[in-house]
Amino acid sequence: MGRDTVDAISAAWAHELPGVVGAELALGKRAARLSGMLAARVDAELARLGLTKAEYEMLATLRASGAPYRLRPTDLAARLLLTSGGTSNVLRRLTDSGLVERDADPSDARSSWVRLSKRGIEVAEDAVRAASTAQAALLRGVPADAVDAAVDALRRMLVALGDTP
Amino acid sequence: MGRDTVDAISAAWAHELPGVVGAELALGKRAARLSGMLAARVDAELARLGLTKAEYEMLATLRASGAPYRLRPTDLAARLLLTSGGTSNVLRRLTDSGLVERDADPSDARSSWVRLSKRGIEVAEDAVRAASTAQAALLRGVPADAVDAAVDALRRMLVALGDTP
DNA sequence: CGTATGTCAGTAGTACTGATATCG
DNA sequence: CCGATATCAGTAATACTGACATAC
Repeated sequence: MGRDTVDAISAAWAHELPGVVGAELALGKRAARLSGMLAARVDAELARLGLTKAEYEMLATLRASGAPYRLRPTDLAARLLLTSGGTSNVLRRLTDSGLVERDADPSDARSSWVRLSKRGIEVAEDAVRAASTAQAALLRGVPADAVDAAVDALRRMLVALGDTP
Repeated sequence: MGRDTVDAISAAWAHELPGVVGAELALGKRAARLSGMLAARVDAELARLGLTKAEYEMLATLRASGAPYRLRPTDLAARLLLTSGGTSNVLRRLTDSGLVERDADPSDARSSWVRLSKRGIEVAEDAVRAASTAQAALLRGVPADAVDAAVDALRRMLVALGDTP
């Protein structure tokens, strides 16, 4: 069985503080490393497209919501796990750059709809395609059954942790 | 059968842009969510101990290196995947707060040893114990074989991606 | 002289809290 | 009046780049 960087870290802790560090460290560190590797590929594409990560996540969420590609700030905050303040910040940047537009909500004057502009739809789709392609390229050398096993094992973990829609 | 949040997101993309988004999204998002959940537990403990995440990682790396708990800034940068500039920033804070001390390196006057102070050792151990306990508590409701499956599947992924010590 | 090591200043992006205004 | 919605200002932490000093 092959060893990875986390095995070396775990072994060091087992020697230094026996019994203190267990599977939770291996799980957290491996998840973070894998997530980091995939995110790095995405970041490189986003830099090329002139988008930040937070802007990309918001554009992708709007695009994935389906036509007419609009949600309220509250919905976006809930899906992206952001505070209302953080959501406002990102939306201001996206509005300034013309990728989203704001429509008044006749039924609730406190709120407003955030909608992808025509260019926003194009940019969102370009970015999602580029991000998926870049991530898939990283996984090209990994056996398909290894990817499937990881996808399934992680789903089982998350369901057990209560991460349900 | 959309079982976790990521299944719902994947299903939305399969409907909106069929064929574009595949396993790489599920893998990246699940890894990020799991990592985020575990990191949130750690962050709560670190706030209690007055440490930032970056400070914690540096203290833990020094403690895991074994007695006499000292490394050079270059070593720390390599293990923590930081630039030399970022490493300097964190080390300045830790030096100011008395958790690490600097010793001249007689064999190379450009460099210096970064060493845990007596209190640094105590704080590092307290933090590692608290972090492990908090993460283990999160996993208490997850069947042990599910954790093992995730740990092993992630190791296999990372080895295939070249993450070897 | 060229490379390696490290620090420092400046910057960008992330994302928070708290104050505020408004509306249901 | 209370709670929900959202914006804005201010703040903290992360972590980069580039300029610089020094030493091998």
